[in-house]
Amino acid sequence: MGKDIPKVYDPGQVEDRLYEYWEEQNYFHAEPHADRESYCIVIPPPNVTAVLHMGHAYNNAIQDILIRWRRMQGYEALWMPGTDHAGIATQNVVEKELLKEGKTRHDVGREKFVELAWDWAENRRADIVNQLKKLGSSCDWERERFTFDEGLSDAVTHVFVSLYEKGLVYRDNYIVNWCPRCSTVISDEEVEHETKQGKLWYIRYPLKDSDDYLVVATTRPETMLGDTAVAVSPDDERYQHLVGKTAVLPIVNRELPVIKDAFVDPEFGTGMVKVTPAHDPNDFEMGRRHGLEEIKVIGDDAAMTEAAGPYAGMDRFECRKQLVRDLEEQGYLEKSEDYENRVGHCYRCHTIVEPAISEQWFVKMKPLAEPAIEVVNNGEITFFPEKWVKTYNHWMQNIRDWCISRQLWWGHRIPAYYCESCGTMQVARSQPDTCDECGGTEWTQDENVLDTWFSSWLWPFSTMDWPEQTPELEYFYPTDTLVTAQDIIFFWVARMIMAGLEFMDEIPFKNVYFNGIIRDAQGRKMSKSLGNGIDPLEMVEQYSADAVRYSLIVLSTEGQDINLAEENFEIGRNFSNKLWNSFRFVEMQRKEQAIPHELPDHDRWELADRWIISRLQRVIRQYNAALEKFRIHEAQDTVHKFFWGEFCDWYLELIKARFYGDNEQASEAALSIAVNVLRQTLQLLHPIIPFITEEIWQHLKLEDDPDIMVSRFPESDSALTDEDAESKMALLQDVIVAIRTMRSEMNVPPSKRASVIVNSVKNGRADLLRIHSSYVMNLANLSDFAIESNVDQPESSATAVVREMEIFLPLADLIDLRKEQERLNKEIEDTEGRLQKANAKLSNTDFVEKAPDHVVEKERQKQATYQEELKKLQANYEKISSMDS
RNA sequence: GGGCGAUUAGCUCAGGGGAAGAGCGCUACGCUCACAUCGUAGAGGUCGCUGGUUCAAAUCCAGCAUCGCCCACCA
Repeated sequence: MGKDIPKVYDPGQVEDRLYEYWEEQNYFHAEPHADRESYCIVIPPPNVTAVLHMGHAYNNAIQDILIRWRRMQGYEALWMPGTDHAGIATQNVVEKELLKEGKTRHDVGREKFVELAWDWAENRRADIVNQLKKLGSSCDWERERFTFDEGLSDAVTHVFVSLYEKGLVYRDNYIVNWCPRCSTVISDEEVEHETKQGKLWYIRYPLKDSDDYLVVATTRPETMLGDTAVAVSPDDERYQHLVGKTAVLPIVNRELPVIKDAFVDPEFGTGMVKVTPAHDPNDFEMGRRHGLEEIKVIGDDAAMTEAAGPYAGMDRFECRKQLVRDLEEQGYLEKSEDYENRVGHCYRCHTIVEPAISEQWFVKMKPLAEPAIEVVNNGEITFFPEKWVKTYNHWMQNIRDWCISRQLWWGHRIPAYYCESCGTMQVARSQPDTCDECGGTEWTQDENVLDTWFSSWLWPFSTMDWPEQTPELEYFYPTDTLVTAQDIIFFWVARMIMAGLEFMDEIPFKNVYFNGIIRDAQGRKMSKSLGNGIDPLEMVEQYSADAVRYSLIVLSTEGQDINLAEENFEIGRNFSNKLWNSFRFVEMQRKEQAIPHELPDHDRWELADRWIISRLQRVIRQYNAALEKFRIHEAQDTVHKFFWGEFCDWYLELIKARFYGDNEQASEAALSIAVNVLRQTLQLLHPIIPFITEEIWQHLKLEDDPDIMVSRFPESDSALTDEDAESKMALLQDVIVAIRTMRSEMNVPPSKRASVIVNSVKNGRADLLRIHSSYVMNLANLSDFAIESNVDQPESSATAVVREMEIFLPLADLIDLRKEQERLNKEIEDTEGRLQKANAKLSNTDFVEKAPDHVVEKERQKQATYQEELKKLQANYEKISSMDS
C-alpha cells in the first residue's frame, strides 16, 4: 500500500496487459441495442501496403477519444475497424518483392500473383491491427472488415451492376491518364500535378504549296508525331486566312488541316496550336469536335509506336531529345524558351503520366453529385472545420466522370462477361448461362479490375453487410462521425456521401472531422524519401501509447497541421508521470483504510474543498462542450490546466496540513474529496490516455465499481458550483503569490519560515484571511501571520500591495534598501500605467455612455483599486527612501 | 488564374471585441516526506503592415506583404 508503487510511472507491461483485459471483457464490442442510443465511427481503412505512420496514430487517437467518450456517456459505441486492399499500391509492393527474385508478375501468372498478394495483404493486415491495438484503439475487432473480403466484394459487384443498369456506368473509348510504370489507367484524382522547369519549343510547320510556314508552340514536341490538325482561335484576325489551308507536319510529312476552335487562346504562344487528339485531353476534345483522326504515337510502355515512324521503339523522352535535334538540324525549330509548367505524375509511383486514348469503364458522376452537394450545404452533414465545404463544393460542382477500371490483377474483377463465340457483353452479378445473341455458353470475364476507391466508397454500409438488410445497418447507419484527413476529401469523403445517398438513400455520416497533417519539425511533410518520419510504434515503445496520444492532442488545434519533433512526446510522458504521482500521494495518505468514495457531509467541507469541487464542475462542462464541437485540444487543455494548475498545485498542497495534522475527521474528508476529484479527472482523461487512467483507477476502485472504460462519464452538477468559494480562493491565492514573490525577490531562503503582517482595511477580507491563515502560512511557509487593521510598516520590511491590502515582510537581517526601492519602483510604475489606462477610459464620455454598465462599473472598481494601491506603494517607497538617507 | 490557411514571447503554438496565454528554452532559488519526467519566483510580445467599423480591435471588415497548401484544359 503505497510502498510498492514506483516513483516513476512505468507503462512497460501496463498497456499490453490492460488492452488484453479490455478485450477479454469484450468492452469493445457493440451490438444493436433497443434501449440505448447508437454512436458509430467507421475507421478510414488503412492501406495494407505499409506500416502505420504518425498521421494514422493521430487520426486514430482522435477516433478513439470520441468513441471512448461516447461509450462512457452511455451510447452503444461502435468503432468499425478494417483495412483497404489498396489496388495499385499493393500490386506495386508485391511486384517489387517479386523483382527481388528477378521475376515479373507475368512470370508467375495472374492466379499465382493474386495469391501472393493475398498473403502479403494478410500479413500486413495483421501488423496494422497489432499497431492499432498498441495505440489503445478500442475497435470492435469482431467486426473487422477488408475491402476485398467476400462480403464487400458482393457489395461492389452489386453496386457496379445496379449503376450499369441505371446507365450510370458505361464503357467508352476516351482520353485517360496512363501510368506507364504501373501500366494501368488512373483517375484524374490520382494524378498529382507538379510544377516543373521545362521548355516551350516553337516549331515551324510549312504550308502546303507555299514557301510560307506557320509556327506552333509545344512543351511536348514528341507528341507532334501524332498531330492531325493545327488550330487557331475563331476570333484571331491574324490567322483567319489560314483556316482551311493545309500544313505539313515536318519529318513525317503528314498533311494537317488548319481549323478554328474556341479553345485556342490567341494570347498564348503564337496563337496557333498543334492538335494531337490521342495524347492531350484538350486536343482530344477538339479532335472529336472536328472529327480528326486519333493517332497513337506513344505506347503503353511509354515507347514510341510504329506510327512514330523513324522514332518507333524509342522512349518518349529520348524521342523528345532526338526529335528536337532533328528539327533543329532541318531548320524547323524557330526557337525555344524556358517554361514552367505543371506535369502530371502518378500518385503511387510518381512516374509522369501520359494522356492516352483507351477503352475504359466510367461512372457518370453528375447525377450522383447533385444530392450530395445538397446534404452538405443544407447542414445534414457538417464539416469541421467548415472551410472544407468550399473545397467540396468546388470539386463537386465541376465533377467529371470517374474512370473506374484498372489494368491490374489485384482488385475486384469487373463483372462484365464476353461471349466467347459472338463477343456479346453482359454485365451481371455472376457469369451468365447462355448468350442471348448466339446461345453460346462460354464466357470470358473482363480482365480489368476496379479502382480501389470503388470499394472504399461503400465502406460505411458495406461493412455492415449491405446489400443484406441487417440489424446493424438499421441501428448504426447513418454513422455519426467520420474522422479523416483533408487529402482524401475527393477520393473518399465526397464519394462516400454520393454512395450513401445513392444506395442507402441516406447520408453515410452526420459529421466529418478533418484532422490536420503531421509534419516534421521544419514543417515538411513526413515521407519515406526524406527519411524524416517518426515511427509511432517506436515512440510508443519509448514514451508509451498514452504519451504519444496525449502529446499529439496537445500539439493539435482543430484542423491545423502539426509540426512534430520527437522531444514533443515528453509532454505526454511528463503528464503521465504527474498524474501517477498525484495518485501516489493520495495512496500514501490512505494508510490502512479503505478508499472513501462518497463525498463527506457538506458541513465538513472546507473552503478548499468547496473550491476544487466547484472548479471541477466547470471543467466537466467545458470539456463536454468542447468535445461536442470537436475541439479536442480545448477539452484536453481544460483538464490539463485544472489537474496540474489547480488540483496539484493548490488543492493537494492545501490539504497536506490536514494529513499531517492530528484531526482524523479532517484528514478523512480531505482524502475522500481528493479521491473523488482525482477519479473524475481520470474519467475525463480516459478517452485521451486510456491506459494510465485505467491503471490508476484499478488501484482506487472498490469491488463493485465498473472499470473506468465502462464507467459513467462525469456530468456537471450546477448545485456544486460555488462562486463564493472561487472568489475567496482567488483572493487567498493572490496573497500567497504576493508573499512568495516578495520572499523570492528579497532572497529569503525557501526553507526559512518567515513572518508576515497584513494591513487590511476591509473587514470581510480580514476575517477571510484570519479564518484561512493556515492556508497562507503553509503555502507561503510562514511562522507568523498577523492580520491587522491599522499598523505602520515595521522597520526594515519589504512590502507589497495586493487587492488594496498591504503586506509586510519584516526582514530580520539588514534589508537591502536599494533592492526594495527598485521593487517598489517597478510596482509603482506598473500600477501607474494601469491607472492611467483606466482613467483614460473613464474620462471618455462615449465609453461611459455606450459601454455596458457592468464594463463601466468594472473599470471604476479598477480605478479605485489602483488609486488605493498606488497611495500605499508610494508611502512605502518614501519610507524606504528616508531610511536610505 | 481561382480558393484556403498561416503571420502572437528566443522556439513550437493556443486564444479570439472589454486589463496579452501555454509548453519548451532562459535566469534565480529549492532534492520542503506525491512528483527534479518536479516545485517556487522571474525576465521576455507596440499579437505581419496599412486603412476602416466600434465607446473599445491582437480579436470584426477591406487592402497589402511574406510563407505554405489545394484546385484549374492555356498548348
